[in-house]
Amino acid sequence: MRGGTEIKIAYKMGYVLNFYREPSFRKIEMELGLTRPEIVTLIFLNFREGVTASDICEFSGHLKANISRGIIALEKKKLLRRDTDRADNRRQLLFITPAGRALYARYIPALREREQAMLACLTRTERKEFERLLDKLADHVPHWAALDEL
Amino acid sequence: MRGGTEIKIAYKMGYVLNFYREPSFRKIEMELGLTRPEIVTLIFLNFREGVTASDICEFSGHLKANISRGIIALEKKKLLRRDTDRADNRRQLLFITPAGRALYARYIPALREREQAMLACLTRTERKEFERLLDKLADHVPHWAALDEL
DNA sequence: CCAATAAAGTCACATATGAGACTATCTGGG
DNA sequence: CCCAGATAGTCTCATATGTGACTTTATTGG
Repeated sequence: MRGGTEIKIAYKMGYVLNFYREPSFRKIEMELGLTRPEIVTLIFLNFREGVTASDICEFSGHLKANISRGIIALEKKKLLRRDTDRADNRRQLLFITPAGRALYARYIPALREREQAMLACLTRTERKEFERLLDKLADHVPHWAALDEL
Repeated sequence: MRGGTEIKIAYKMGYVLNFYREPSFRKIEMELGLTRPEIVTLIFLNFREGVTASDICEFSGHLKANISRGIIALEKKKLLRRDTDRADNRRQLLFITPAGRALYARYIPALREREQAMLACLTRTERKEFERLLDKLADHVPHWAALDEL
């Protein structure tokens, strides 16, 4: 029942990704009481600190209103902290707290394992090639999509 | 600002797909007054009629409650019609109406064009290879994901 | 044949999200 | 220097969605 659309490639990407992402994220939402914007904010901050809400919008594709709410909630839970940028008082620089990292560490292994399961059917070479093509697609995104479309 | 996660491939798929899908779908939602389950239901029915709500759940990855609401709404708008399956009275077989096809025809070209734009950076060979790998991934989904996870 | 279980679809409720207005701050051209 | 945008982030309101319970019908095993 998988086939049947005129937008084959985009559809198949969505099909595979939905099965990867939706159950995983719902589980995190339920068990840890986080929303999706909160989850991706922690993922991003775990990697790179001192970034702004806008950066997280661009990274995650979530709307700024939702990221804003997520950040407010995460601060309330003491999972991140924010400082106003001295060079531009509109901006707030975000930093993950130890509690934030600890929570991140609780849900990321399942996501990693599930990604491995998803990719298990590809050979090592195919996986590399798939990633190379994805990189190419990702680099190309700015050429056809405007950031303010999100 | 794109990098930074331990789940590289899934993340990149999400990144590219978000930029493809979200703006397109939101535009359809706003201009044509359809919800996402309604949009994908019409996409599926345009290809294959006489299917059930469950089939559309599997096809689209949407939850059955949402597909159910979508089908009720589409019927109200006379974009599809449903007949109880004589062989199993629990099931309802779905059929798209001419009005449904007409509406589908109004939004699919933009989706197709945007998919082309997304893929434009790949050579013909790369595109074929990308699709082959996606097919492999899609065929493999049942091995690691349960349908009832959605 | 009947009871227990499963499956298709619907519903009610709580919550997350999208749209767009709003505030505060910054920037660049007269 | 200052005013007209632009930009970062927040808020309000309406709507779409997730969850889980519920109804009806089918299937299976005793």
